[in-house]
Amino acid sequence: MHRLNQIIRDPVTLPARQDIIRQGDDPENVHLILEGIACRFKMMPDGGRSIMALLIPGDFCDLDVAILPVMDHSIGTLTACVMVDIPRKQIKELLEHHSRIARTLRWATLVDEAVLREWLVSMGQRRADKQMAHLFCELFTRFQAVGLAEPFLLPLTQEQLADTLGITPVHAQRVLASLRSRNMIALEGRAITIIDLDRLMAFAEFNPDYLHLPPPVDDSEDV
Amino acid sequence: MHRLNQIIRDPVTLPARQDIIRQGDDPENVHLILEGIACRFKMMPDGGRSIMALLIPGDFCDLDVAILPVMDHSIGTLTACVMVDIPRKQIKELLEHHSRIARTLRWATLVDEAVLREWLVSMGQRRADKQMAHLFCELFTRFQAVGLAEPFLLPLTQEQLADTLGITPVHAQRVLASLRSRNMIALEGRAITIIDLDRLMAFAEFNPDYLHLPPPVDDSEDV
DNA sequence: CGGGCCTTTGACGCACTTCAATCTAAGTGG
DNA sequence: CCACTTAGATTGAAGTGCGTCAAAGGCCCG
Repeated sequence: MHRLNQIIRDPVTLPARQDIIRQGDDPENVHLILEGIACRFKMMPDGGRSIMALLIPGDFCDLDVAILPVMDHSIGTLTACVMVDIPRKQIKELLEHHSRIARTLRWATLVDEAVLREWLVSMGQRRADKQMAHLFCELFTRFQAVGLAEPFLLPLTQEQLADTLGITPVHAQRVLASLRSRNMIALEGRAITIIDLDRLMAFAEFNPDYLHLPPPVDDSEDV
Repeated sequence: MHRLNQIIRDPVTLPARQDIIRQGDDPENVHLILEGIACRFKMMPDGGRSIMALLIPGDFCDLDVAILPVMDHSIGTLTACVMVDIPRKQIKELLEHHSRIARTLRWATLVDEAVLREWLVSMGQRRADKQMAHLFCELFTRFQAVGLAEPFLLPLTQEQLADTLGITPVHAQRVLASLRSRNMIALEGRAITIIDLDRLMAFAEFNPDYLHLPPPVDDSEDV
């Protein structure tokens, strides 16, 4: 990833709730998140918003634009974010002439897709409480994978959560309260935090295989 | 695509409702569909099935295995299918040394992802009737793109449809009857057929942009 | 003719929505 | 420092889409 490091410069700070790319755009840059939480979303004709992915530090927002010229969805920040822009041409060049990096980027795309599949399952088959629990487990695992799980705080509003789960804010509130009353999560100020991961994972029947993470290193042997 | 043509040999015919690849497998071949309809799916702990993608002629079933060694979902036929196997190593080789083909395969993956996003929107925001109408519009458009839309017949059972839409077979039946009573679709034997595409598309608020198809050729000029 | 899949239909219950009101915390300006 | 504002969280009551359970009706094929 040496070559990628050369590209990362000029980090930009964006406020919460700001659009980065809009549906229909043909953006010049690919964006990489360094801090904060962003999302992919679409607006519905009735004004509702559907969030189809949460993007956390280490995620590329829009690798697709190197291949698909027009965005079929929008991307925006949920919390304040720090990001870097990478010229789309540079990504194209990497894809075509550096097969190892191309392979890594392809891996990232495929994991995105696997997450989408699991969200689709969640949306179709799990009731809102298990769906929300499952989301929290996934986010914890993904934050853990980039070393940001301690402490794990989710500073999302209930409306943002609701748009992600495909439910109403009112119901998000009730489900959240239910998970809290069962001592799986708690509120730290306005952020959600997990206080009993084991119980949450059991409740959500969470299996992280779909994230295709490298197996955790067992460092108990080489101290 | 000359190079791909060399690879296509030994088409295999599979009966309906047969697994092609199971979750957890580490398959040796990538599969390309020539005829029939297959699907990606996951089984739930309670025995329910969630269908996360419909695969039609021209679709690769499992391009991912060239990069992600373990399948996080299963693939099976819904109707009888004709498919060809392509050794995974061959795909890997194409990805690494033939950037134009690699680009085409990457395009295919990104469109898969765009479809998944739209399904997620459908599942979260659209009621079952509009969701089903939207699915029919998508399938018609995809079949049309590979020249198989005339006549357009969907030989899926209501249970298969229900697993795709995340609803129960009973409700699928009612929704189907409702679309029929509104003269948008009809049954041709046991297959579903569209009798009023315009009305169906308007009802579903269908916009095909997410399929990233090349714009239809206007051949009225060069006769 | 019979058996097995699908499809179709009905009654009832629950998860989630809708509408609406209240409450709280964090500004903002005087 | 305190009115005033405003976004978000919380709570209640009533309505609806969809699920569940159960039974009956078509269609294909042996």
